[in-house]
Amino acid sequence: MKNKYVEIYHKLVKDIQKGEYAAGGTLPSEHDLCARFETSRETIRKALTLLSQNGYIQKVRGKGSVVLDRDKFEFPVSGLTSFKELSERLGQSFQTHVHELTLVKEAEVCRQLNCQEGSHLWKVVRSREIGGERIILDKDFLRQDLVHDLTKDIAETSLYHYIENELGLDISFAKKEIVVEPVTVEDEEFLDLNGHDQVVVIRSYVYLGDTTAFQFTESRHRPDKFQFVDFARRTKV
Amino acid sequence: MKNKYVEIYHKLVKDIQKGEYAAGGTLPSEHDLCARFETSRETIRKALTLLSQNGYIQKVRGKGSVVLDRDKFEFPVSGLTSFKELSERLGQSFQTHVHELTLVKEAEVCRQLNCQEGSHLWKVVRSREIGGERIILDKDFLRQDLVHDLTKDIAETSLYHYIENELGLDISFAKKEIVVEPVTVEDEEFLDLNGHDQVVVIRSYVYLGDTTAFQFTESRHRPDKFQFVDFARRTKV
DNA sequence: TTGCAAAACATGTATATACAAATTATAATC
DNA sequence: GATTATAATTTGTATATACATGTTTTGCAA
Repeated sequence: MKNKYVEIYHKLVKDIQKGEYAAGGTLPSEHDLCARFETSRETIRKALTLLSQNGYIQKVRGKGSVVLDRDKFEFPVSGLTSFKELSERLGQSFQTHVHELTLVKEAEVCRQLNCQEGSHLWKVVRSREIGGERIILDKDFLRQDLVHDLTKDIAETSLYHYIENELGLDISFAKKEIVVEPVTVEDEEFLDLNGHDQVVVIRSYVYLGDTTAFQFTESRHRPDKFQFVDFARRTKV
Repeated sequence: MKNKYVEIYHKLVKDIQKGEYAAGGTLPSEHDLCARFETSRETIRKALTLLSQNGYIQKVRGKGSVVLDRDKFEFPVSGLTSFKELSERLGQSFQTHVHELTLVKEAEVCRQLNCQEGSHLWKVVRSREIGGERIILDKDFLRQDLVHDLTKDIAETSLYHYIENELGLDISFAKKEIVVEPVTVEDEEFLDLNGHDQVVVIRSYVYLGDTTAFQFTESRHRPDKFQFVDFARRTKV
């Protein structure tokens, strides 16, 4: 919260969520916002661009910044939201079981993360219990040269919080793949499959701000409890 | 192709795809690009912002614009790409079967699209055949007041091309949901399910640039042929 | 040669101006 | 009153400048 335009963005997000600006209506004009926040138009425009990218508004030339109806959007799994953030937003009771927390040498994963073939990786296997059912199985591989120490306690609470806030690593972007695959013996052991013979698999390669790949995650979901919601802008060809 | 920064963006995308700039290396500095394209730094920065948003580069302060490795990204289903664009990019033989093309009045869909309760909607049901197998079932609802005429020929080739290029409608953004559901009798009729009893369902609400909702699409995929690839930047909270 | 400080370089933020283009409000005319 | 022309409003693009902040290179000194 130090950049002016990010601050303005957050303030406007809060106002929209409070219902200060009704969906379908418009925000104050850029000129008005300049006066209100005592700043230049370009700074306001940067804040509005952020709002637009995250699906809060649609800018219409000559009219203004139309507020979009985010109610139907439900929760966005998109954008690298962690399990903890997610379940907190859903307001459901949740629990994490740590099944494995070891240092391994997996050549294939190393190759994918562009790190030394023989270097150590943290392997973390966790199941996620929501409403009394274990419905998500997370397998994480993290570069040990970047995350030196890892405890069961950290794995149980929030890995992302530890990495970002304690270690100060700058998680920046990820490429993500969603497919459906048959269940494995591991799925059967750690999940309450409830008769399902397939799971939704989300594989993510997570990168830091300096473009070093540092984490590979495989998140396996029971199909009936899986939902992915996305807001996408069409990039003109 | 009229805006300077969009033109520069496309030129740089082409150069990256040609391998002009190797993954892991950097683009020329903003200062250099200014000279090269004979423009101001802000204009260059707008082009670079587009590259960053679409996963081509990562800007690192003090270093430069690092080119990302998009090879592993495979095809992005994200960002509202149509079936035709998709299969063309995959280079596979494909075929579209039109099963229904009618004008209907569906109150529920009307409500979702914020249009008059009794207004007419185009209902289009199509199956998609790739490599000899019918693996996708698309059900589209379009507002007839915006898309007056629709023919079987258009539905067979490309709806998006017709809407954008022929009608000149400005498709701007969509909210999209991915879930897994049991197969319906319709799925069994129009798809080669190959024993599968569940399908991946993508529901999309598509909006125009002036924020009018005009299309609802339900795309039902056979699980083993489904893949969703995404590039996501972490929005700092 | 090594180590450190300074300079040069690269991107990030904030501000200002000018004009273009689309929409809306106003005024004038029939 | 309805239509049309004009003006005001609002967002989009392009350019320019100043300074901040992080990285790399250079050069001086021990």
